[in-house]
Amino acid sequence: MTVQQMAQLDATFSALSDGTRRAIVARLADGEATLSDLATPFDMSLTAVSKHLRVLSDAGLVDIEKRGRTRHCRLRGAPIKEAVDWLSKYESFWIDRFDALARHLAKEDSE
Amino acid sequence: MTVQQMAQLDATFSALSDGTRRAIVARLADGEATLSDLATPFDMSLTAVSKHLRVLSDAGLVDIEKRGRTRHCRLRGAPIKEAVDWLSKYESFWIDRFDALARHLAKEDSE
DNA sequence: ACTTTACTCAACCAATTAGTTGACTATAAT
DNA sequence: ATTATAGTCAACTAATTGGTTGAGTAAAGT
Repeated sequence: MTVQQMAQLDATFSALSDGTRRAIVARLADGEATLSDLATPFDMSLTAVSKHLRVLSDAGLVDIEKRGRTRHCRLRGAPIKEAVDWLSKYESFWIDRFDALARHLAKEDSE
Repeated sequence: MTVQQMAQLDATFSALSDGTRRAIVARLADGEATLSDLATPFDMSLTAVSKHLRVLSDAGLVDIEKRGRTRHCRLRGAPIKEAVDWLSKYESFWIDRFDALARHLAKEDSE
């Protein structure tokens, strides 16, 4: 694993360690959105959301395109894939718990 | 998604955002190890490694058992699975086209 | 009994993070 | 031409992070 790959994983996991940013990722999975669109649901300043978006952009998770006075954001999958690939190496530690957890989550969902 | 599940994801991704901690996870995937074992490869104090281990332990990724004067550490899979589950929701963004098509066809076949 | 080993704990430091506000720029609408 | 919208930028704050050192404790080896 190269230094750059390490730095990419650092950035990806770090970007995803914040709930606001994960919510932004979830929102962008439904399609492109502007910064203002993304900021609306959050009880924080536009500047704060802009900073979160910058973290996601720096980590390569989000692509920001300037279009007139709006910034249009798209989700980029490559870094997520790298994170999943890393986690998959330790699959044997969690795969056998699949059924138990699935039942647990299904139960919580129904509550 | 509950507040606790959010906090767990925060903790898991945050714990994994540091290369030293990922290396510890990788080492523990090969089997149980003591704190001193884990600290050996790193160019930092035992205290520093102890702190990293505490972060992993707080996030539930590692189980620490006191045995005499040594601490024995084991990898726990559940939080990793939760992280993978979260990331999997955005699978369509990172899976390569070939795999995505294969999956799509497999799904159609089974229907 | 003494020493070494395997740690923990507290205090400190520098850098980073997540948020704020106020001032600014650029674009679009009226 | 004026005004409203979308966003940036700089400065500030409080909390957290990743590291250090030095002192202390508890268990094991000699």
